[in-house]
Amino acid sequence: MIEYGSMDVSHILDSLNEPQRNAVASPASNLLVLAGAGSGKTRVLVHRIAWLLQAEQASPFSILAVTFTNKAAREMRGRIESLLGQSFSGMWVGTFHGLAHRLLRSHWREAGLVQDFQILDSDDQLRLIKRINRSLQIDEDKWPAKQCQWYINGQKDEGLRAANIEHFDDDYSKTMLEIYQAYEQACNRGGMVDFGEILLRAHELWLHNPQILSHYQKRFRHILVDEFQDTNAIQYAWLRVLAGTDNQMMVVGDDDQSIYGWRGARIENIQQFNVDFPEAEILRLEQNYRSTAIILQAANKLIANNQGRLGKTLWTEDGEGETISLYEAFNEQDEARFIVDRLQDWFGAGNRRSDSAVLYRSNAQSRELEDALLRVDMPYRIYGGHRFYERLEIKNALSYLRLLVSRDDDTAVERIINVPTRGIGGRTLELVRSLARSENCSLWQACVKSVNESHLSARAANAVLAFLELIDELDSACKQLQLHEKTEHIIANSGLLQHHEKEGGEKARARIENLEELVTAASNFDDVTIYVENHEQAPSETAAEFEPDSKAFLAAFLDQAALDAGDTQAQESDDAVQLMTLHSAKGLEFELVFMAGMEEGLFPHKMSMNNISGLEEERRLCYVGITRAKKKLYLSHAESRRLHGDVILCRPSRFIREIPDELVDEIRLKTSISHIPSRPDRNSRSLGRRVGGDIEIPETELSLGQRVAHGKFGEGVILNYEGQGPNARVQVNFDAAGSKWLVLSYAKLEVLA
DNA sequence: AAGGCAAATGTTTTT
DNA sequence: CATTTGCCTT
Repeated sequence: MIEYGSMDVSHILDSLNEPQRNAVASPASNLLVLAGAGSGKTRVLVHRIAWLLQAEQASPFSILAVTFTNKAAREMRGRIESLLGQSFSGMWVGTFHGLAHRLLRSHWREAGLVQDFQILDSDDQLRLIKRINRSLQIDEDKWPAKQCQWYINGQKDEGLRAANIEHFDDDYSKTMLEIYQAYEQACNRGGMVDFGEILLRAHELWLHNPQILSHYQKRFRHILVDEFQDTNAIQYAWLRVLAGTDNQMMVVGDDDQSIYGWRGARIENIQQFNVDFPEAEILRLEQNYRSTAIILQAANKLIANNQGRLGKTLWTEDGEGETISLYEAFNEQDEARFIVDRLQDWFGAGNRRSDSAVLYRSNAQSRELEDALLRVDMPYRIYGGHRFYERLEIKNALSYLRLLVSRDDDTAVERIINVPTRGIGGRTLELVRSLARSENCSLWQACVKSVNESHLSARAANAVLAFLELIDELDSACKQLQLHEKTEHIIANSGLLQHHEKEGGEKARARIENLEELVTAASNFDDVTIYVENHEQAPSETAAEFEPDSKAFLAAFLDQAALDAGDTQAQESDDAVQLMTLHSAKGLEFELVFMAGMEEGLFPHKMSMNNISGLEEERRLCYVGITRAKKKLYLSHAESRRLHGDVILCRPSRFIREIPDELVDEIRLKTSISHIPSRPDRNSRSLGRRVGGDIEIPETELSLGQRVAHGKFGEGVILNYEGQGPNARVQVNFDAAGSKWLVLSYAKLEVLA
């Protein structure tokens, strides 16, 4: 029995290894834990919190733990509670956005918000930007709304408001800034906050309100952060301020698994932590409990190619395990067929399909795999695509509910004013919009005005009136109803259900099912504690109002729908093969893992392979993929692949070469297919080039798949040709410049080794 | 207001 | 190639 003081803490420390135990029971105020893949990262966090609560007798109210997803937050709270056998409602465990949102709801006034501010998800945000761009008369082709959204979110991730951005004189900067400004104004006018805004406001709340900051600084003595390598600038700044000089901070992360640089994550925050907390204790967790020695060795060797790592080498007490298998497929169909064959063998040997996963770089690759799986009737679960609360029909239903909370919710009005269609066309809507603009009022008010003051044709006025009356009717009918009854009533009486019913077809059936699922979700929404804790300042006052039939309850449901978009699939299907991108595989593990499409241009992706930081992030992604595998790893690549319609030749990914040969076995099919050009053998792969056997271009020294250099376009691969000799035209896919047709006699191509 | 057709577009994703 | 989008017709 391990005692701490007079407390028996063996249940917290017993199951841990030495470094894990050091982290969990560390007396240091600040801790940086560099935790390799599969080294028990979450476990250390969970046990550390348990340690604080029990051994150090910390109050649950003094603990704030941050994760990246709601799922991770739920899991963490659950694990702490099951470890200690009780629940701790005073503890804050959540995502950055969840926690920041909670602060803003409590301190809306100090944060400069209206009390019933609405959350914009990225879809709402994009629609708003489109509307703004239209009113600013911005050329949609030149400045796509998507790009503007990217810009705005990028600035917010860096903690920058429009007013803070120094303006440059080029077209791009000027236009983006103009849009950003207009967007900020629109959000403020409408009482809307997007995801980035939640973080930004929460940070400003600290800066502008010393008394509030000091309250939370005194409260949260223990701050714990998971996936620290994925924090962006504003998130770290927020943490930094909260930590102040006195609070204890434990951050856990793995610089080698940072794969979200493209959306603002900063690995440098790890170094910054060392600067900000120079006395912090640094611990490494390198013992891996997941994979075989061979898999770990492959991962270690691969990631060693990255510069500037903090340095970590995974090891295991387990055996070597099976070698990694490499398959060179003829094309993507062959690849899919190969994978499915192996999956069938695996399942036939008595294994569970759900212990296997196929990982790929981009979602488009799933199609071929799905086809192949469908053909042999093997169940699969595919991650990706629209999450539950992001689906069209769900968002529409939620918009009706939002109007019950506030009629002035323009986002909701825009969405459903004519869904289902009720004769309010583009022209009418435009009139209402401009009225709203000139009167500086909400769309709802503009609708009322336009009807009362007969700005509209009789027909249009009728349609608008019908909309206004419908919402009012729904509202009064819902007044006394419970949340799930409200939801049900809205779906049935808004016309949405009939709308989808008469639509017909497979898609519509799924939509109706989703709407039914929404009612279930509403009746499951009973997490009252979350809301009540939001209002710790005045619990007696608000708790009473917070009944399942209250407006506040509905608003809380809508908030959670916005902040936690739910799962991709309604229910976990039973034993099924898991298909997902490498990004979504982070944090998961499988006995058997396939990494498909290991080809230059696809993985590393061509958009990321031009600069070192992009390439290194791709390599980390590969590292993440490899370390998902517990027992057996297959890598595959195709010689040719159909991409955007035409067939391109592919070279094996450099990442394959970066794994030592002795860890890899190349699989060859027993029955070789005669019309396939002979494959380069293993030697050629090691040399990193394709040789022999390929189709030669007549009367030239070139052949398909050959690597060449061009004076202007740089290096590339020959994809196709027409004609022969000096007059031949060749299609070259340049690494940087893309695919071009060139006449040989003019192009002066240099043949590369 | 709905359906049809041409044009555009095609990394990764959470909140 | 396949899917989504926006524009144009009815």
